[in-house]
Order: sequence, then C-alpha cells, then structure tokens
Amino acid sequence: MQITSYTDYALRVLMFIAKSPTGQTTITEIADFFNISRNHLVKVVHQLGSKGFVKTTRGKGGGLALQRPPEMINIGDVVRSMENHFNWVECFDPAQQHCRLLPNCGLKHLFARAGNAYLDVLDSATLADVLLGITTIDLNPQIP
Amino acid sequence: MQITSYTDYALRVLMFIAKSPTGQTTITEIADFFNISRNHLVKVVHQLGSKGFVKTTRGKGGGLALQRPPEMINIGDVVRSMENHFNWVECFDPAQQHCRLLPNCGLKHLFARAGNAYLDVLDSATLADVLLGITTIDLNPQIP
DNA sequence: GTATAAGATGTATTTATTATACACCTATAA
DNA sequence: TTATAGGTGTATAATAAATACATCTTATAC
Repeated sequence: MQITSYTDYALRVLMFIAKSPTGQTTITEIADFFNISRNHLVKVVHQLGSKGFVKTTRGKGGGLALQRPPEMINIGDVVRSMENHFNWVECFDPAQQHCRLLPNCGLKHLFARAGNAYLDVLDSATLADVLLGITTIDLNPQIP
Repeated sequence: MQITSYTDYALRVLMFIAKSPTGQTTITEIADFFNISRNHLVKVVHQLGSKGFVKTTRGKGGGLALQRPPEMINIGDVVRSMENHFNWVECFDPAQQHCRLLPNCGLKHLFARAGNAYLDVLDSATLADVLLGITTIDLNPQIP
C-alpha cells in the first residue's frame, strides 16, 4: 500500500520549488537534486501545471514556480490530482461489479470510511505545513 | 491506491465461511462461488490459517472453518496480516532512505498519520459488522 | 491397504502497472 | 538564429501481482 512515485515526485517538486531561494527552478535542476528520471519528472510537472499548482514557462530563462503560496496548496488536493484512482477495494471500480457479495457487503462502506479518513488527514495539511522542519536545501547535485 | 486481490480474497473467504450454513466449506467451493483462481486462493487460505484466522483440515471431508466467531475477527488485523507493506511513501521503506529531504521532511509524519487514520477505521470493525447486510449467500456456482 | 479428496508447497509463467528512455516538437529570450 | 526551456507521443524496461502447473502430504472412507 503505497502512493506511486509519480505522486511522490509531485510533492517533492512542490517542496523543492517552495524552498528554492528564488522561488524559480527548472525540471533539470530538480531531477539532478533528487537523482530521478528527468523524463518522468517532465510529465509530473506538466500535470502539476495543468492542475494549477505550478506555473511553467518555456524557452530560455523559463522554468517553474508555484502558482499559489505554500499555505494555499493543500496536500490532499495534490494527491487526489496525481494518484489515478482510489478504488480501495475492487468493487469501487465501476468496471468491476461482479463480486457476488454485492450489493449488501459491508466491506465497501467500511473501506470508503477508511479511505476518507486517510484523505481527511492529507486535506488537513498544506505545503507550508510539511515544509516546517526543513530549513534550507543544499542545492549541490546528488552524488550517486 | 487499492488493496491487493490477495487481501481482498482473504476478506471474502472469511465472509463466505461465516455465511455458509454449516460453517464449514472448501477452497474449491469458494473459488467456484467467486469465480476466481483456485491456485491463488490456496495461498490466501494457507496464510489465513497460519495467521490464526481459519482452521484448515486436510484429507477427505476436510476444509475450512473460522477459528473464532466473526465478532472476534478484526478487519484491520486481517488486512495487516495479508497486505505485505504499508510504506505509504518511499521513505517508509528502510531500504529506501536516499531522499534528500530526509530527515526533516514533514510528509513522512503526515502520511503516517493518514495511514493510521485509515487503519484505525478498519480496526473499528469486525467480520460480524461487515456481514450485517448480507442475509444469505446463494451457493449456486457463478455462471461466467 | 488403497483409492479418493482435501490442503500444502515450490516454481514458472502471464499480466498489469509503473517507471524510464528516446525522439522529436514548440516556445521564448538573449 | 541559436540556445534553452518545457510539451508530446511512443516504446521499452522493471516491478509486482496474479495465475497456472506439478507434485507432495494428510486424512477418511471403503
């Protein structure tokens, strides 16, 4: 039970931008810092852009910045925007309605409550909250 | 974000046994009912046995029964016993401690709280609770 | 005491999802 | 007009999960 690295990277991107001195950075810089696939990050960043979390600018001197201050970026929103489903059990998926315990099985309701409890906690925090313990980021590229 | 079918099947097995008229059934009967892989179920059932949820008996006339009444079987316990990890984000995995935001990143703590909230809900219910809406099970094998 | 029916075990294969790589496109500033 | 930035689509690789298969062990019935 784990979020995808796609979602994980999205959160790291936001944290990195928020902590970078100028508030402006590039995909390459982030990929080098975390030592992760630049190609994968491109897609993460693009989606963060289309969901309104970051502002991307192409061309020379371009890069990334937050669209809103960290206090206004909710972690639950980010996770919901990046993770592609929350079908906690099979029967949540509209395409998989063949379990013979349907429709009266109490599991579905229980897992719905559990999933909501999970997301409620994420909804209770902003980007600013998860940055609290981090003072500065050492921008030297990662030595593998 | 979904539990594995391995865990899903485990829960269904317990529900099926609890609702079967004699309280005794076989792997083949369960696999036929849910129209799922018998081979996979064998492993699920074996683990349910080794974790103390079901009593398995080999040989002719053997099969499965619950080791405890449904009121004494906690859903959170079952999920914890079947799901093989709850590394909500990468840094929960002791083998993956290379994220450069460690150790002061607030995400870890936040996801720990979210994961606990999720499991707390599952811990609040027993097998008896999730069976409440189910009156009887039609034991006729599934027509695919 | 042997045939049958049940679960147990280990390995191999298939499938699905996720992550990564690659090639090329578009935009923009110096 | 070139260098640098993100955007897009497709292909491949890696991983995890599910399934299949073969064989073993145990227990009961006859």
